[in-house]
Amino acid sequence: MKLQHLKYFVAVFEEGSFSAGAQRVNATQSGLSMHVRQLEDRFQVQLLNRSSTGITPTEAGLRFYRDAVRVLRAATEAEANLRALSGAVTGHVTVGLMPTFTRAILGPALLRFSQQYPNVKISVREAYSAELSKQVLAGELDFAVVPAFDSDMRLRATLMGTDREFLMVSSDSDICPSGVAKLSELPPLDLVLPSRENVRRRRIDQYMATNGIETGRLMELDSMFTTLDLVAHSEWATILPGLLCLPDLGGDRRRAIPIVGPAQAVEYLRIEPRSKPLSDAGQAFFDVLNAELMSALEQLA
Amino acid sequence: MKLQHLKYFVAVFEEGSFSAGAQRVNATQSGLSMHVRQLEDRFQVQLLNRSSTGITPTEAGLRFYRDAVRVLRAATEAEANLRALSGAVTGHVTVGLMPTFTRAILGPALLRFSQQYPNVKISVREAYSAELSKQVLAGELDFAVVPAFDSDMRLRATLMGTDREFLMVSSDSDICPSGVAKLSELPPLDLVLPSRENVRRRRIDQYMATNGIETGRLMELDSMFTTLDLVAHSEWATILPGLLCLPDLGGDRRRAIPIVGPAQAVEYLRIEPRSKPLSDAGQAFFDVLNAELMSALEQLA
DNA sequence: AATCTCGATCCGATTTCCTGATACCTCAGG
DNA sequence: CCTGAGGTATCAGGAAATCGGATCGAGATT
Repeated sequence: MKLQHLKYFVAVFEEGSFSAGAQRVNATQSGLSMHVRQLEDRFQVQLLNRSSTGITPTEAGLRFYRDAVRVLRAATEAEANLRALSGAVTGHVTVGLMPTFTRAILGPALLRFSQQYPNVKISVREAYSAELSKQVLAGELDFAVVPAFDSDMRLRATLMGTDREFLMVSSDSDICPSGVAKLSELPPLDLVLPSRENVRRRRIDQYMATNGIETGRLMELDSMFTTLDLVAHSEWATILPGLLCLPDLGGDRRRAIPIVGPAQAVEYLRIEPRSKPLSDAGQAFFDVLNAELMSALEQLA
Repeated sequence: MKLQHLKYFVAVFEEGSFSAGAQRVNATQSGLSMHVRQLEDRFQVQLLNRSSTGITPTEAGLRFYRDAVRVLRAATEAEANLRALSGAVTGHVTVGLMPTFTRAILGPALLRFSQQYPNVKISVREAYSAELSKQVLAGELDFAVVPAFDSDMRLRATLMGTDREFLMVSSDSDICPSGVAKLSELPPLDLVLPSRENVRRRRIDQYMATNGIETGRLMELDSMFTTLDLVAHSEWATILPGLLCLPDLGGDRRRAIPIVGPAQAVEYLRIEPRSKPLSDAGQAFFDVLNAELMSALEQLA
């Protein structure tokens, strides 16, 4: 059994199809098919049920998935530690982050990173995805973290993790006593949302339309601080990814309520120029950022 | 990075040399050399200091070793679980075990195994290594677990783990208040030991001679039960591998004292015919046995 | 019925991997 | 001083695995 088998299997499992999995790991569908087949043949276990619409895991597949993730996790950790041990990692990394990341992830990540890699200089720019894509293409950024978007051929995108949207209201509000928010059953909300430039905003609009949700007044605000402040002290509500809600989960100013029926996912992607591979220092910073993201997403689950 | 890199690195690390590591994993010295080199090159870290007498790990090497072991552990666990999930694992496995294993390891292993693999029948024979080697060669056993011995070309040997010898005395005894036993500084002991047929006995004799240790009276007993009983109720002492001492560690009948200056290692090997590969069922039982051994050795450390 | 998506399979090109031989080094001993 | 033993690095060539594109069949969709 090789790590590749696990990596490919996990990709197929998580994406729900061989083709999609292949895209994720930059390989071909036939390659993944072979690898999973090898696993199944060698161990005489059916892991996935194939159909013409994609795959569904078997009981055995689900269990093996958990084990596989554990192995891959340990392996990438080992790699990251090895990179960290290399005194040779040096240089200047410039990254772009969507605003979500700067609240709950960036701080701890920078702290850990600067200790492990004292010889790497980090520059961070905060912007929305459209702007970040542009800067990555222009070669101004080593990589950027953005929400899922319409892919550009010149960019290589890697899924970092999947989050979900929360409805955030003032802690005075007595909305949704059940602890979950089914928007279609709520009275029209007054919402503070980012402008239509924003990818998440567009996906939220789409969500509203698809699920027949009516909204009340709308305020467009592209400032996260102001949005949070406004929500804390008024009846205005907003919709935010889980990451942004994390600092408020135990707090007493705002309440974050998971959106259900259906849930709205947010996928975080890393994008970089397809032509230029990530430097060691860049990879190292990404590893730390990603580890921080993983532990944050676990706290949410 | 591939699992092979880790496996090879760990082999070199644990054996203390490329050549010995190569033997352990049934590969060539040049292969291991290349793999470790690739690791070092790719991550720009020196992991091992080479000398003409073997290798010594660097600080980075030591850290990476720990991570690597964790990954490999997770991987073999995943494999074992996968095998367990296969309803197809069936058959009859006949194994031979040195007496040490039947006290602390076999019971729990059999319990877990019979639950996970209800369709596999297990037969166990207990004997000393000479007898077990013979039976393995005769094809009567799928594999056997024995202490390290002079290798036979027709057998394939795999290191399972390394233990150490303990001095075991009655709990009434007030010998070695320090908690460790430096035999050369103790008055001559009355010892119960297995006969000279026994591999461990021969290694103990050798140890005594090498370190100039004088012994008192000697009783040869090839029965583990009687030996333990005798030690509990008299001034006779014995020397046993850690595994055998484990059940007594918290007990009040006998005391087990680690032997130091120098410590005497016991290595547990799996042997099987070189010509016949282990069946799935055999491999599965070995996995369970090995997992049990690992957790036992951890408790000792 | 035509089309689209998805997975399995086949084949040729490529890459990787492994072995076996060889060279070099150091140390111990005659 | 020479030599043999035991250690590692390096190289080249062949075996083996991997990959990617093309093709095919099966369901689902229109």
